[in-house]
Amino acid sequence: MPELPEVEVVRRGLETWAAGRPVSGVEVVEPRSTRRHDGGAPAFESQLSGLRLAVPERRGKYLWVPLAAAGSTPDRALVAHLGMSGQLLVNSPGDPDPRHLRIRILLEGEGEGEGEDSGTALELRFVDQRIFGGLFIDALVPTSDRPDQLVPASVAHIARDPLDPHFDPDAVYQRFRRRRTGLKRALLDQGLISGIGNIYADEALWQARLHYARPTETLNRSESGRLLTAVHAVMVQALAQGGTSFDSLYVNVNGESGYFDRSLNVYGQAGRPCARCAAEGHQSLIVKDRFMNRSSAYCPRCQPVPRRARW
DNA sequence: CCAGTAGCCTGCTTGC
DNA sequence: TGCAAGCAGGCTACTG
Repeated sequence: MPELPEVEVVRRGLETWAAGRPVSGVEVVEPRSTRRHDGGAPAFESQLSGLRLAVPERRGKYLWVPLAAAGSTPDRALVAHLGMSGQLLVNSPGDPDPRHLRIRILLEGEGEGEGEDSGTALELRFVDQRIFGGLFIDALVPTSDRPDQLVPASVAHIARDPLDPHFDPDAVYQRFRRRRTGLKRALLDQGLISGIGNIYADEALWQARLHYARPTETLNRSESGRLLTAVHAVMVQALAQGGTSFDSLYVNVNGESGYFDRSLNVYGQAGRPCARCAAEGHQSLIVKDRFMNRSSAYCPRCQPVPRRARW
């Protein structure tokens, strides 16, 4: 599943391979992949053609590429969300189509060949097995806290993520105190803190020795800080492991290919010993709960269920 | 405004 | 062998 680190890997790949190129053609193979675009697939195809891609940006799991008409600055963006199974791939035109190809975007060369291959046409492909993700075009609007910074209107309600230079841990702590919900619900709430999915939520809670049903209003400043530090650390570690996978003409984002799997301490580890407890000379097995219609893995010894749990 | 949930999707796995 | 249910889960739209 693509979470923030995987999406950042894609953003970097697009910056390398796609930024600066004009769009010379668009083909929507699966209309449902443009359902968030106003006017649907035909409008998406006609509105994207002819615009130039600028440098891609990201907030949480949303990725967008500002779009400019010739001779002007970007006032809108191509927005991508990968959902559960989405990939953005950069190919050469004529490469065989993958099974779940949903959208094909033809990119011209940049003109004078300064970098390697910059004069060659490319094909940007959106591939998505489950169609939870999609592409759409949206207006760029100023953010509420920094009016000089533009984001797509549909992304304005998404909170800053832990890798954002303006991420404010103390503001998140204040919101934890005002909430009446459980810790994992809060971590998965993209309006409170963005970029965290089920895998990294479980991993960060384990690292911070906190249980997922802990009421957020009972956290103290030190626990909140510990948790947010853990979230940041887990993402930086995943990014370091995934960040080397796009050095060829192929931008891969498939989280299921699993470069982070070896580092998981609780997610998918049910029945295995807790590594931290083992290192401290204790025995404890990771357990898996069903919660919010998804799985939650934790160590019952070093992440004990709180007396007053809030599921 | 806040908390919580149904539904969207496909393909692999499990159970009868 | 075939069919159905279960599972994976981010996000929007909706209800209370």
